[in-house]
Amino acid sequence: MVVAYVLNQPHEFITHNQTYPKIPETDHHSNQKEHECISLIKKCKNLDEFKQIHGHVFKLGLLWSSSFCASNLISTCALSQWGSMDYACSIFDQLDDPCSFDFNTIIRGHTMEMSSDQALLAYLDMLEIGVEPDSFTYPPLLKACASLSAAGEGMQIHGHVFKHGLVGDVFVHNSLINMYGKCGLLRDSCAVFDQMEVKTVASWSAVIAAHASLGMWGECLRLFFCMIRDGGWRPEESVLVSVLSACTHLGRLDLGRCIHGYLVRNLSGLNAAVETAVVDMYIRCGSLEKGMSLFQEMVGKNHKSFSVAISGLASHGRSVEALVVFEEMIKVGLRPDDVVYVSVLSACSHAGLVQEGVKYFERMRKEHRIEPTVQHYGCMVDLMGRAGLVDEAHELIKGMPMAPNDVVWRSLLSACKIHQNLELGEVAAERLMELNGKNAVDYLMLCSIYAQAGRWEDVSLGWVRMGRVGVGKEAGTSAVLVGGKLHRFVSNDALHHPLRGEIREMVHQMEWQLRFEGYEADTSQVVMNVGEEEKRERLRGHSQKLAIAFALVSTSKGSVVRIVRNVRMCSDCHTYTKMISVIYERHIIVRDGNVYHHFKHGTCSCRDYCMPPPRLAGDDLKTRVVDALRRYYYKEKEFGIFIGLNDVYTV
DNA sequence: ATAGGGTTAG
Repeated sequence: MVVAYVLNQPHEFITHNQTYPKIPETDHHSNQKEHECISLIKKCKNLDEFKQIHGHVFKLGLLWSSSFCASNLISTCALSQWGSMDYACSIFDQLDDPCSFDFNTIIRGHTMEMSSDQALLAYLDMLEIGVEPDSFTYPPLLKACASLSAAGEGMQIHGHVFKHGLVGDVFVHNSLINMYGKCGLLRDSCAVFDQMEVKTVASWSAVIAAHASLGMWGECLRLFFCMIRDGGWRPEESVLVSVLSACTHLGRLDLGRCIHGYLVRNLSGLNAAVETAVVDMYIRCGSLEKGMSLFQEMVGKNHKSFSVAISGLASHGRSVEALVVFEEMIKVGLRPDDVVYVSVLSACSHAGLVQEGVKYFERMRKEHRIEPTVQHYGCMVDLMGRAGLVDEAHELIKGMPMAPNDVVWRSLLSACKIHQNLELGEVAAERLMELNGKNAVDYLMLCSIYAQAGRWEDVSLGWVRMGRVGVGKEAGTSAVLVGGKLHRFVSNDALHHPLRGEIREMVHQMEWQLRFEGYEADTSQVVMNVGEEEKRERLRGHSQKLAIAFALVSTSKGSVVRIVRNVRMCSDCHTYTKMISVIYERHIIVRDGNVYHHFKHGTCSCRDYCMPPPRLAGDDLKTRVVDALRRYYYKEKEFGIFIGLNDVYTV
């Protein structure tokens, strides 16, 4: 903010042509030496060599007489791989009359080192001394603003761009698009883009990336199509990374496949970033096998590639494999970071591997020196809560070194819903309300607990409360990809689909078949105080059933059905889909928030773990886990250190 | 005379 204030002050620029003395044209001897020095500077391969050349230049007196020599020293030192920003600054500070090139170098160097505030301060110095910024000053400076999310400073600098007459520069404008996007000011970002008379691929990349980073996936794809259709641009790697990310989030496996094909056909080799984006796209669009086989073939796997694979396997219910890949990651010498551990803990959680989860939680701190964040605690609460250890999960929350956030309390509430713990569920819900929660799911989970306990007054009170706070239940939707088009169905809504007749007929036929196999609607999750028949009617209208019916009438026998949901499915849809998978012999993959259910031969890959009624958590397991945790707490409290489960998970 | 913009997860 101080920077914004200073930037806002009026200032005058000295507009002389050169701020340094010119070398006399006649001095051929000195000119030749200068050329020699510059070529030596550019040949440097490490800092030691560079320091020697620096001394040489100093001895020849060129540091003072040739500003061009000094500029080259600074830029080489600041921008090379082996360079040192500190050393470059020390040379810079000795200059009597630094020119705009020198300032540009320093600003760029700081930006590349992620010292964004230093870059801004260097710019202020530049203004103060009266050196005129040019079109090379702004791209790195705007990048610094972008990484600081400094919208105020960014806007001031945008003003300076006008003032210095740089409105025609494509590079500066592309940086502005990016800066506004990173600051979350999408309208300004688009405004700069729209006003540009001459655009380049990078302009499109920047505006598409801006939409992608703010989660506007549909708009991201629309812009991409504009770019290649109307603009006639050939897409290149960087923009395709944003588009792949949009496909990933929208579940557009069809488009993602096209892009993968395009990349393979048009590029000789993919870099790790792009390849990881492709792997992530396949996995999160439901095609785990394809994603994993590409991952296995990858040569330059980095820790992000591993992270994608581990969380992918975990979300598809393949927890043990996720842990195997984690061990493999360590074996090849990559150090796991906090994000990878979130995936590892969630893998344990999905599979009910409580003890392993506790072990990994410890190993993270002891072996890899990563302090658990609120996210890791969230995973642990989920891990214990799902396994039925709700009181223990509550204890863990109480002992957290930081304030629990909504995710933590929501995990507990969800566990209370699964395991019918009304008392603790109320506590968790209360905390969520205190955190100013406007999440309809929280209210609905509490209502569901009340409904299962038959406390209908409390259920209706919950609905009243929702109305008062102004949150509405989001209608459940299921989208299914058929014939290159996404068909979206809404729960208990008027069916507008062109095939509505066939779909209704199919829904009827499916239920008839299911009943024949012993299916009975599970009305326990319907949070409405209405008669049984009406509850069954509500369940019949759930979007997932409509989507499956549509998929069955419009796709060939045996093909995989892929569904993307917006809210978590109910237990009735879960049971229903399992039975459909066996009766109609279909592999049905449902993306349910961040997890995937593979329904096949009458079973689900989640092993029903997120669905009531409570399972596992036999007394034996429960006692062992409680013991482990107790050791954890008391030893740490008494001795200030933790002595616990040291043995490493092996597979 | 020296140089520059857009790049994946949770």
